[in-house]
Amino acid sequence: MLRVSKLTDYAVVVLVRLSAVPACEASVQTSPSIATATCVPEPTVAKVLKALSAAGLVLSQRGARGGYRLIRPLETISVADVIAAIDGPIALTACVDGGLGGCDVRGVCAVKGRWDLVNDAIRQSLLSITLADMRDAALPLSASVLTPAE
Amino acid sequence: MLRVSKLTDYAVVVLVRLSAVPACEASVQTSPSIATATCVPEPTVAKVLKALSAAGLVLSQRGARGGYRLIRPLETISVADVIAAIDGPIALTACVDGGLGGCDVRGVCAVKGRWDLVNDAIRQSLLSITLADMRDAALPLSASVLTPAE
DNA sequence: TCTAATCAGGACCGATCGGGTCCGATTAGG
DNA sequence: CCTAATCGGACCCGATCGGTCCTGATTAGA
Repeated sequence: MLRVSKLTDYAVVVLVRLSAVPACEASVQTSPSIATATCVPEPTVAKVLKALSAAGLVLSQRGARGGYRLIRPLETISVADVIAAIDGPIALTACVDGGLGGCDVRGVCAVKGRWDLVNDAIRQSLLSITLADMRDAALPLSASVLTPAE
Repeated sequence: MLRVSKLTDYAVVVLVRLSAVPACEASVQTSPSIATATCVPEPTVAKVLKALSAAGLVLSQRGARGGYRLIRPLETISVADVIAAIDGPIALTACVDGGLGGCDVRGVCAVKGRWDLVNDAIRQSLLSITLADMRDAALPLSASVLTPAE
């Protein structure tokens, strides 16, 4: 189904949320606060933030009064960055890059490594879309659902 | 990891193989013959061909002396077609299309449905690449690996 | 008519992964 | 110095998926 993990979806939500602080409150937020703000389960938020921190997309401050802080503005974070941070390098099949395990049927694999064509195309697509794009595209929609009739 | 299933990979190999018959022998091939030609396990080949047949990419002939036959030329089969045939509709997240299950946090999901942006971009990429492209790109490589030094 | 070969569909197991929980390490404040 | 709050890493369980096998339906040839 060519799907990204739900974690990646959450990561986008979390990052957008991180960028949406009033900017007065030090732009540092804890996992629980983000969880309550996004309605994403707290452990999941923690896991996502951990990965994002490891990938260098957010800064973490340990200890009491610690939390997470966004490093780069949303405009400079591509979807590819988020996917790479959560799901690892973007590779459609196990046949690419170093993952040569089991692909020892070299002569017969007629399309050996030629998923690269597809990989590159998709990579380009993902690089060209930033989180700011996703946020802006979602804004009119969220505005409509934030003030529902019910 | 944004990956397509291995079955899809096999499907590409199988389809390329189906198109690579000498054209004299009726272009109909059985599952076992394709399996031996591609070194893909026979049951897996059968499964792939079944799915491709259901998707209308190949024609099946039942009974003795039956087999599979390619309908359209490789040039008219996009990677998106194959992925859709094996893995189902192309949708990066469960949040798109009808899959609204569990996504009832409407107001908070700041990027609700905005993966569509990414989905469309990737769909376009996949539609623009045909199996012929993948075959042609693989040819020089397979030529080099078919005559290895070892 | 009968047999053999082949496709179609479903059932079944093992592996991998998404998702969640727990405990230890670290640090600001009293 | 001690406590509390928070991040970091390890562990676990359920679900999904890749891969295999088996049985029944269909058809060409003897």
